[in-house]
Amino acid sequence: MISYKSQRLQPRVRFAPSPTGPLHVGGLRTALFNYLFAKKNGGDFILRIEDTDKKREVKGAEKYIIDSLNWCGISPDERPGDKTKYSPYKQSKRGDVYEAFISELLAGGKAYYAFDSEDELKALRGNHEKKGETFVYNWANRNSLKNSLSMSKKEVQKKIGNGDKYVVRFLSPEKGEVTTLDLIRGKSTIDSKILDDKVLLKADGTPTYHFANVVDDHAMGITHVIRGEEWLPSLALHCLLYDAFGWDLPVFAHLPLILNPNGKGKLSKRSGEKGGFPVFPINWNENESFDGFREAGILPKALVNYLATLGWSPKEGSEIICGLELIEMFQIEKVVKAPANFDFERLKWFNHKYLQQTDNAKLAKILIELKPDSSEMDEEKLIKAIGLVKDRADTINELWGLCKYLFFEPTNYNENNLKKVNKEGLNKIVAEVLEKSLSDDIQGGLVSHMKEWGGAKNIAAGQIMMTLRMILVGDLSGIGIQDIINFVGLKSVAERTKNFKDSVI
RNA sequence: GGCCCGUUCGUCUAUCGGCUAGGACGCCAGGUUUUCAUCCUGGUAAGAGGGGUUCGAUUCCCCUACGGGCUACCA
Repeated sequence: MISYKSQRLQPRVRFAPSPTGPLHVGGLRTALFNYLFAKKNGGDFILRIEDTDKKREVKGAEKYIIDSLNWCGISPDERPGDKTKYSPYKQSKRGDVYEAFISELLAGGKAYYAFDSEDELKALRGNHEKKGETFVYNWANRNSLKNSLSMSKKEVQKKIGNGDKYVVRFLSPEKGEVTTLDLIRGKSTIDSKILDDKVLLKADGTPTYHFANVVDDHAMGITHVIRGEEWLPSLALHCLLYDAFGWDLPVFAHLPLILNPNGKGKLSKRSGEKGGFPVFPINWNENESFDGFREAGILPKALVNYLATLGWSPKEGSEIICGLELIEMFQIEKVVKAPANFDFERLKWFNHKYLQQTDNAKLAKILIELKPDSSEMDEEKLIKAIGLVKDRADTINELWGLCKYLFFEPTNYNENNLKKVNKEGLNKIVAEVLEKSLSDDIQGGLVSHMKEWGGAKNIAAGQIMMTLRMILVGDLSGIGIQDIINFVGLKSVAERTKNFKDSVI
């Protein structure tokens, strides 16, 4: 096990997404773990946009990434737009950097030109597949393909001079072992003969991920590469690239993936739709529209807490941790190797806990954003209502449904419960007694008054309360009856009683 | 197909050779709440299978199975 602490450096880590669509929870967690690691060790968290493939770029995706990170409170220390000795932070603006380094590799014989067309390679792959083999462009066949290793110098120069399209490929060694180190997974050794001569520079002159990523990580002084497990198969290539340049390797850590709730496949938008939960942090409105966790009424702290404990766990006994405490406790070596299934129920439990410790005024503000209906209420009253019902809610959205009856008199009544409550025509009697009692100024003592009346008539208090509840709420649920009466006032109680009599009795 | 990674309750996880396998979510039951929910208490439930190594394996090694990832001039 390598000790990053022994290096005694302030780490520089990066989150390097491609702007190919909205950032999903997997990416968000990668960003989070990078952030936590950086802050824990007094380092910097950098956002770099890997937009080398312009065909796949989606409008609005970059902004979405930044907005999402901001919403979660994991803001980068350096980001696109910043001017530092490492900028620019967008790969599409770093063309000259790649050009210089590709020349270096070419000059050193660590890379070569290849002129094979995409169609030719496609055909080769097809043929091999038919024979049940896999085509790999490497030492086994590179000499029989169209490249600067198989052709004379003159030919190559002529082709380039003619403006023939070419790519630059990495010359991966035939023999030798590549030993890689990972903070989470430890040591592993790969036989380099299975590696292929990966394209470093595409025919359009832009770098591929592998090349740009390694060059930038080095150029930006990245000390720790913390990324998703899907990059594990390329790790050997990346190590070889560092080696070809004679650069020191960063420390690697490959995070496990987040899977669907049933464990089948990577978590996707589809699985969220099927299960009725979001998989994106905030809403997306570009080529299509959908809501995120924010719109589902999830607090960013709850999401962060949940995501942090997906694949990592703090010391036993602590479940709810956020902010500085989370940073303090985080240990990248303790990240588990196995992928984790996404569980919205558990997220909701975290959210419930965070809801309880969030200021009611703040909740009201978020609620008004989420449920425009609620903005028509008196804000002071809304805040008070939220305080009364919030221990029953898992999400902010639920808050509104839970306190609606405090603002609107019920217009319909749960039929089944209505019958249940109406023993020997009790509904009518209770409504009438209640109406009469309202003339006195007994708001604060109304419930005990009704109880006393019931006692005298030999009617169980519970029976009366249930009818009362039907009158006030329209159903057999909700906060304490006296609390409702105090909140809505005697006038509204009278109104509710009248409605009840008119529509039910 | 090839290569790589992984496998502890339904789910998230603890355990760094001594385990009556611990916690949390969910679920179930009881209590509190004259309702429902919250809350509290209790319960349910796990080491994929087979070989080694060892006095002893969930823990170390191998094989199989299963799951996942990668296999592009995508990232």
